[in-house]
Amino acid sequence: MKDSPQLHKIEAFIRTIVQPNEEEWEAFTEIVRFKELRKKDMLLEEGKICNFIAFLNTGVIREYAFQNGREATVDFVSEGQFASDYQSFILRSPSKQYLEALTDVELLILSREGINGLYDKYKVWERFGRLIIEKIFCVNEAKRKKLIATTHEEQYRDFASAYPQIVQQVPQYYIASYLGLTPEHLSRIRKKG
Amino acid sequence: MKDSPQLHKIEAFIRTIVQPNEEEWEAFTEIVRFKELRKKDMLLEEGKICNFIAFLNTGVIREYAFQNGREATVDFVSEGQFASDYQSFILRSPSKQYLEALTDVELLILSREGINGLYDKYKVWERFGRLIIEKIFCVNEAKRKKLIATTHEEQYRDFASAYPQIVQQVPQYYIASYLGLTPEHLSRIRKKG
DNA sequence: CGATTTTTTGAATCATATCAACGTACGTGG
DNA sequence: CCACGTACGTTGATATGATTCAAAAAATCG
Repeated sequence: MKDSPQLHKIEAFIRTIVQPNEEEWEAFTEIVRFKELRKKDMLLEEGKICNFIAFLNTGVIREYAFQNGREATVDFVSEGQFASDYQSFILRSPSKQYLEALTDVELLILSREGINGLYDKYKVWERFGRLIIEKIFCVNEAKRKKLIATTHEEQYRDFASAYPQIVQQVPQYYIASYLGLTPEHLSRIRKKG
Repeated sequence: MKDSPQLHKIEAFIRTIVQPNEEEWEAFTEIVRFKELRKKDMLLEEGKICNFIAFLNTGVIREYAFQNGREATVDFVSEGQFASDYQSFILRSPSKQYLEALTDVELLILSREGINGLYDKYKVWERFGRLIIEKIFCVNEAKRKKLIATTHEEQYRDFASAYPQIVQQVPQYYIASYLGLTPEHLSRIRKKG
């Protein structure tokens, strides 16, 4: 899908991290597949092995899992971010979670074989692979430390200021579920501040 | 420090992930520095940039940070694991946390320049860099999801069964701080089960 | 507009934190 | 080797804050 306008966002993003030459870029475009989801469509379900990493052009995806029969939202992915179950993808193990479209979504699918092919053939893509996972890891680590070190109230305020689009686009009870509190309590927190 | 017995553990670990040839392995041994810490020594302090990744041969290290004047333990690192502030290391930004030896510790220091030199020169080390951060990321992601989806009690039991050596070696109030509850409450949880 | 979903409110209940006191283990100096 | 002091863990009583359940109000969708 070389030259497709659907690649604009991801190309701009990639070029902030590495500088592939023309051949290398073309090789990348060949492994990409465009896909659309309607609100409530599932991108991944529990038990399946996640064989892709998806880049969101538009929309919001929710990651959630069941623990003792209870559903917990573990992440939101929005425009310009990657959606995957990395644990399942990296370890080739059955996923323990779901990826669900909360809005209509446009995304790019990078398959595992495609990605591994690039890693083997091109030093620049292997490096990109390392740098991007390092970045994602940093974001994740920051999130984890906040969970440990701050109160629910602080977490909500941080989340709302870091991801205002998500707060607008998704029902509050999903955000409550993500923060580990009841919708009622979140409502009360919001009223205060 | 080629052929030093202090490299045995890390060599065994690395060879489960990639298979460097002799030249590649020697290049690695040249960037490693051995270091010892006494109990209560600091490996990293807030405000400094973390320019290393350390591999623990023995002992336990605690990562902690201050949030609104309160100290929170954000992680423990024990034998056979890597200790660093990856956020500071990767982004070259001042660290917001401390790394403290909870016991006497023996470790190997990999400097940023050493590591980057290996990445540039050897495809096998660039790949190792990607694979190891992928692994660490998976562990981290699993921890983060547990924080969101499970109760403190479950978290304690999971932690205690995953890291029994740590539970034995460190004071309980650090574990309470890591789990986000009071030492008194942890004591009561332990009595129950 | 009517139907459904989402958010808010209130009251009762439950869980955890806090504070204070006590018990125990450990190591150090006498 | 003992005694004392310090650090750590436990226990109990009370206070705080979050959850739960039920219901009403508000927002959204067809």
